[in-house]
Amino acid sequence: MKLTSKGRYAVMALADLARFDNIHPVSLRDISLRQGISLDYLEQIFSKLRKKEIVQSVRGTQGGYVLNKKAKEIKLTNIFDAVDEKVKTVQCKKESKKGCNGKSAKCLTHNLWDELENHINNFFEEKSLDDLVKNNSERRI
Amino acid sequence: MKLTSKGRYAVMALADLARFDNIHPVSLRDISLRQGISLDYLEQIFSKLRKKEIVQSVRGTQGGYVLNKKAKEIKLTNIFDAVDEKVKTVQCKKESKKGCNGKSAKCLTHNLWDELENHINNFFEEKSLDDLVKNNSERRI
DNA sequence: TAGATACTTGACTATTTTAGTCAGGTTTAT
DNA sequence: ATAAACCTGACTAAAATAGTCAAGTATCTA
Ligand code: FES
Ligand code: FES
Repeated sequence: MKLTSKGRYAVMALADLARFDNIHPVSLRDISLRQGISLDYLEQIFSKLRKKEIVQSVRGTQGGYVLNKKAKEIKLTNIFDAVDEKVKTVQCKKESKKGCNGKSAKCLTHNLWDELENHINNFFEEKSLDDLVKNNSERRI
Repeated sequence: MKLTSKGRYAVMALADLARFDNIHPVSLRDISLRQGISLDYLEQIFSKLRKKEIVQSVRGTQGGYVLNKKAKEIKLTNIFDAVDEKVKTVQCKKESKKGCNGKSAKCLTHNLWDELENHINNFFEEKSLDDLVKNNSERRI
């Protein structure tokens, strides 16, 4: 089980952006250079973040993106949700009564995976962008 | 981030097997039929489980596999380790001093992903095959 | 108002990973 | 002898990921 680059990049980029919050908009070009992430890929990611109102865009020269909420209010859950990075531990459709591989009942391990999914999601619920910025306040990268 | 079928199947299959522990060896064919998992795929998986001494094989007619340890002593960690299902949240090499994308230092989010990885692995450390069997003791599938 | 910067959008593609399949074995109970 | 079941390695189709590419539009500054 691994975290995808899309999810990782979204959080990395927002952590970078958050450091300039209330100072000036941050261009994707700068994030791209500082974090070593493809500009085109960042554009895809920020398009989604904007649609979910996590960031706001400022067009034109000296433009860029700014946070649309306080860093404290942006949880990892919100970020992952925006970029469609979801935690998926089960094979079956959750709503359906059917189990893995079309079996008529949920499999022996279904509850376990449900627990796992909750366990992971709890982590994402607890962490905010603010935690990340604070945790790195001494750094300059 | 999602759990792969290989990891899910390994645990499903062992949960199935564990229910007959100390009664008789369980053939992969039976597991295949009961759990709806490809026989050939199960063979790959059990080959790894055997190499890591989680199961023992009994060849010939009426053969199959039996647990090589007590169900209580088989943690999810051991199972996942055996089938190479690893939790990977970072992009960088862990040992290296370098960060994501070849940057010279660890990125802003590196610590976060490390925490996440530990958080998930803790879950796997805590759960044993025995927990799973008990949790389903009333079922007959 | 020309030019540069930077956001916007949608389609396309290469690479990697996953989830198997397939074709041959070998061992052992009956 | 035969059938059940393990054993092994190579191969492959499909899906997901991680991008690239092309053609815009908006806004600031000189
Ligand atoms: S994971 Fe839901 S039935 Fe197997
Ligand atoms: S994840 Fe380790 S440096 Fe970015």
